[in-house]
Amino acid sequence: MAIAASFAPLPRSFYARPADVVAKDALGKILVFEREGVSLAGRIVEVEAYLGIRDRAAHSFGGRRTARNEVMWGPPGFAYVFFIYGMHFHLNLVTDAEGLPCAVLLRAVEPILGEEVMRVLRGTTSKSAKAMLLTNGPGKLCQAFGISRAHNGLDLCTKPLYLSAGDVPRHIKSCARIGVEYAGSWAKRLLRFVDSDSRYLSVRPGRRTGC
DNA sequence: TGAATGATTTACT
DNA sequence: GTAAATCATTCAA
Repeated sequence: MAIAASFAPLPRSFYARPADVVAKDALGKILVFEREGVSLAGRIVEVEAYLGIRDRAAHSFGGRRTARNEVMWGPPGFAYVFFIYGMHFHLNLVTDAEGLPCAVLLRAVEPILGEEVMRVLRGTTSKSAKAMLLTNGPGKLCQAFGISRAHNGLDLCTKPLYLSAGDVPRHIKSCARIGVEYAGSWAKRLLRFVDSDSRYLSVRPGRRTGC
């Protein structure tokens, strides 16, 4: 198994590109979170891109700048964490240039390090005891890593939370984003990217996603 | 000051 | 396959 010391944060230049480019490039990268001496890591296998003020599905649509999405307007390479549905957190990577509120939503990872810790943080029930179910969803991923609103605005180019280089997936598929049917034509844009070889995806290939 | 809603997950019929 | 849980944020008044 890989050791934590071999992980190193990606440079800010990785994030300083359009969200759809960063999203596709983020597949196969390693999400690392070092908390209280324990390292958690997972390989990114599913992401979605949100393209700023033109994107009806994005929080920053129409140029709305609020206390919640303030981080999206800042420089790239920072974490945008928000709370939704009264019970879930979502983790995003702020991308592109400062002033352009674009982001990449992390939807699923494959556990690499600290699976036991993730299991505890998730409070596994008998039905979610399988490793596969630990991090295959945006809300689950945050719970498994112990990420909450306290981590909103963290610099992803330094510890404790960052992305590290990883292998490139052999097969990348793009399809429609999840849960944004209200966004009109934007809901049909292929801004969701998955490693189609992974079994850790949040939504299985089917009619709803067009995969 | 109050009401509506959402980048979801889970359990149950 | 359908519905409930649950609350910060946002918008209207």
